[in-house]
Amino acid sequence: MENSAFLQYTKKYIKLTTEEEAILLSNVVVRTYLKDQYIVQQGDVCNSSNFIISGCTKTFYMGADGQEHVVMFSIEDWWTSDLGSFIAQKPADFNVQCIENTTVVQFTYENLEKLYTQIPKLERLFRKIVERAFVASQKRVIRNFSLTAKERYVIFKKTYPKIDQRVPQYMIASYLGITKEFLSKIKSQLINEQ
Amino acid sequence: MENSAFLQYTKKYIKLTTEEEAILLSNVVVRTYLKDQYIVQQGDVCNSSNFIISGCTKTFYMGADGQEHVVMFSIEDWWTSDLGSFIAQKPADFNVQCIENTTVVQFTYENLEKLYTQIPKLERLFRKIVERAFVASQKRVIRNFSLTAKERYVIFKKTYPKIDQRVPQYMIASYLGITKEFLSKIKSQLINEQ
DNA sequence: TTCATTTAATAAACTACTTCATTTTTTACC
DNA sequence: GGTAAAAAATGAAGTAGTTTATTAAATGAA
Repeated sequence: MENSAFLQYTKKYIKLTTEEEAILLSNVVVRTYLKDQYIVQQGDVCNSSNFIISGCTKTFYMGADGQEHVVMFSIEDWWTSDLGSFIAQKPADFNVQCIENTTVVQFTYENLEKLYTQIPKLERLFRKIVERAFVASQKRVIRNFSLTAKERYVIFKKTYPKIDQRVPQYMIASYLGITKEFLSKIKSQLINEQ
Repeated sequence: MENSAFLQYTKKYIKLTTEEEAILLSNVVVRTYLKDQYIVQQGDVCNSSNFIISGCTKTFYMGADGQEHVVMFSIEDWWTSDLGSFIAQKPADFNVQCIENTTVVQFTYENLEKLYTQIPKLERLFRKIVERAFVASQKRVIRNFSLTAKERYVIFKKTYPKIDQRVPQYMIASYLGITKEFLSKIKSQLINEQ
């Protein structure tokens, strides 16, 4: 069952009764997107919070300059959404696009709000999830300031070896905040150093 | 009462009964720190989450290079802590230092955990607070990538005029991720442009 | 297998930002 | 109010990362 990975994940944060699990599952949809399809589109109100069962997405936005800026990648056991758009129900700043065929457990805004009242424990679950996401985001701000692009790339490779292998290099460059040409240069430097 | 600003703030997110308000207040301490004092020290476990009643703090960390990197400033009606340290009860990555005399409503880790069980609604309050903080942090990552230092400074000034006036320039430079010399240059450019 | 398209590599010229060194201005305190 | 110390301004030389242009390699569809 695709759901089992998701229930397994929730157990790391909260304990649910069998009944609660049933309510939870009856309010989500398991959905599969094809490679290149969009889960969220910049400008639309983001109506879903998505737990990834399998696959890989990139969250990015189109700058005024027409350049794509990758905010994050998401793989199995992670979440993806435009949270700012989702919680305020305002137009999304970001796109979420699948870069592989991707299966998600999907919460709509309405269902999640309903679930919060039916199973208050879920407030705790999502509080904890967002706390961790915030901490990770703050650490990224720091890394971007205090490290060179080369150092950031080395850390990225160590931290997310799976993503490094699965994602085209020009997207990783965008995620690191550098040009693809410069990442290419960094890679050749790293090879020559050994 | 110093508490009233805090209760006022909570009302934006959740409704508490008089009794719940009393429980909440009996589990916090109002505390005043002097200018330059530390609320959190890098390496120590951060034991408090702090709502600022008055004053101003900077959150920063000391890089391996001995350089101070400012992560954020916090003023009235904001929170300050090292959340990563607080939630995991692990040594803090950051320092939180007062740059003015600062009065806070302070939650200890133990009291907050207790409060979550006594008043489950607080899970919702803190979920929402952290959601917003995460969204802000993510937007900052984006700005740092897609904008020049000059653009970032102009936005900073517009968004946080109070902070711009109250905080020394070299700290703002650090927050923006640039040197104080370069910020000085940017300021003179902005003046000449008018 | 071939051809078209996307991705990656390389290199030269350029720019945003840093570093270092000096001077000026502001702040604070006896 | 005078003086030391901290903060800000200025300028010259250097570097990390960009831009633009070209070539090479990988991918995918017919």
